[in-house]
Amino acid sequence: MSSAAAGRPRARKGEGERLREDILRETERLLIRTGDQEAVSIRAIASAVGVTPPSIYLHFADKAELIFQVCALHYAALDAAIEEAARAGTDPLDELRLRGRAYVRFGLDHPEQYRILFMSKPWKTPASWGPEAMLENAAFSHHLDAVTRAFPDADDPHLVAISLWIVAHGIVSLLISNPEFPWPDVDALVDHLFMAYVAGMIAGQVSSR
Amino acid sequence: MSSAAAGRPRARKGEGERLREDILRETERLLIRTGDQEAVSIRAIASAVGVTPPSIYLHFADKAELIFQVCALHYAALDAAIEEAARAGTDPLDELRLRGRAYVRFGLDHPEQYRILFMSKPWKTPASWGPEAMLENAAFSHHLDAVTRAFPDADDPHLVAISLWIVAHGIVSLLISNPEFPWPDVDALVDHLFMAYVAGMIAGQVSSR
DNA sequence: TGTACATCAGTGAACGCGCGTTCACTGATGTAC
DNA sequence: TGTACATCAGTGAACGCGCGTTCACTGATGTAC
Repeated sequence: MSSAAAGRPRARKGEGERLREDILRETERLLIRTGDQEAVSIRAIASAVGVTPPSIYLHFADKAELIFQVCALHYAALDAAIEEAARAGTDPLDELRLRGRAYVRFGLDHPEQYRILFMSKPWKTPASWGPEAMLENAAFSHHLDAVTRAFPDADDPHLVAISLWIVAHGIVSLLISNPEFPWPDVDALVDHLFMAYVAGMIAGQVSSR
Repeated sequence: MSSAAAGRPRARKGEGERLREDILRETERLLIRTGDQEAVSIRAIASAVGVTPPSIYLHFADKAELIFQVCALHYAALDAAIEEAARAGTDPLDELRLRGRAYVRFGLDHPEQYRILFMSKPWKTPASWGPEAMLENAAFSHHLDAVTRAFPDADDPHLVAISLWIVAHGIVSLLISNPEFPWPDVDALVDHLFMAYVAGMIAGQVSSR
């Protein structure tokens, strides 16, 4: 319908893999522009790359695999963004707060990818994205490390890590689904929830198990 | 494909509205059974009711209106479930905790309806479900009342209400999208997050604005 | 240096499908006279 | 008590669409001798 179309030169003999990268890149662009996984069709991707639909199957078994390859790349980017933000922290607790902010900002900046990674229906998620994958995931284990640093005496760091994840996810999920609602400032919301939770933990009135 | 099909007797003259109710009921059943809004087609609904597809349009302008009518009924049910659960509370704080539990349980028990109400893409939601509707909604104002009773001295009850909503929504949203993850016990999770937040608020180390 | 051949990167056309929705209609039900 | 007629609750058939995927193929590129 619109931008790029026919005309992509055929790759030379050893360079078939370049098409794969082009497909991934254009799929991501379409995902961002339409904001809707369902609206990104194989035909639209092929046309954006400048190639015919069957060519997609030279590199990906089916559509689901393609979409998840795209989002897997974003998983690494989420981890990187959080690590980057964490470096500005003045102490372990402050670092944890900044991690929360970075997570939320990343989700709000990439809503469709966030949806696919964390809000999809379970049966639409490839098996390789099951619970083990998540637990062994770099972002999650970095988070768990940060929690352990911030709460060295916690009875159950795992519960604390999950709780903080829930808070951050709750903000992202609710905000991207209801953007018109009169939310408070996002960073202030993260800080408020984080500080209240942490103060509660420190006040020691709450067991972490 | 399966159960009920042709054979529904034609309604008598003044009783056309009965078909409307049948359509709503069968749509809900299909939604529950398939767990997927996309998988519930006009044709499947018509066949479940025992009627031809065009009959649907005698009562609903289009598919989106039908789906949302179904979920609107569930909004009232959510409110009722929470009010019911709240009655067992021994004091305002305990009541608030039980409300949180009821909200979470309701979401986990009706995942597809929860998705449609709170996790849909904004542009797929009818305009009538905008922010005003939510703020004036019975469930939300009951929640705000309960927060005000529990924290009579809060600087900003609205922020507290939203924060607690975020926590409960975070739990529901994450759990229905990742049911295989090794979550702790759900009620314990609600209690832990709730108690930590409340202890933090009471410890007074956190401003609620 | 030339040529036969295998390989690789794609193409073109079609498959079968299920979808939401529209349109002109039918036949039973009730009502007015 | 009988009959013409309006109304109401649906039906049957088709519309146009876009989708994921498959299959047999083509033609350029490089390689072996």
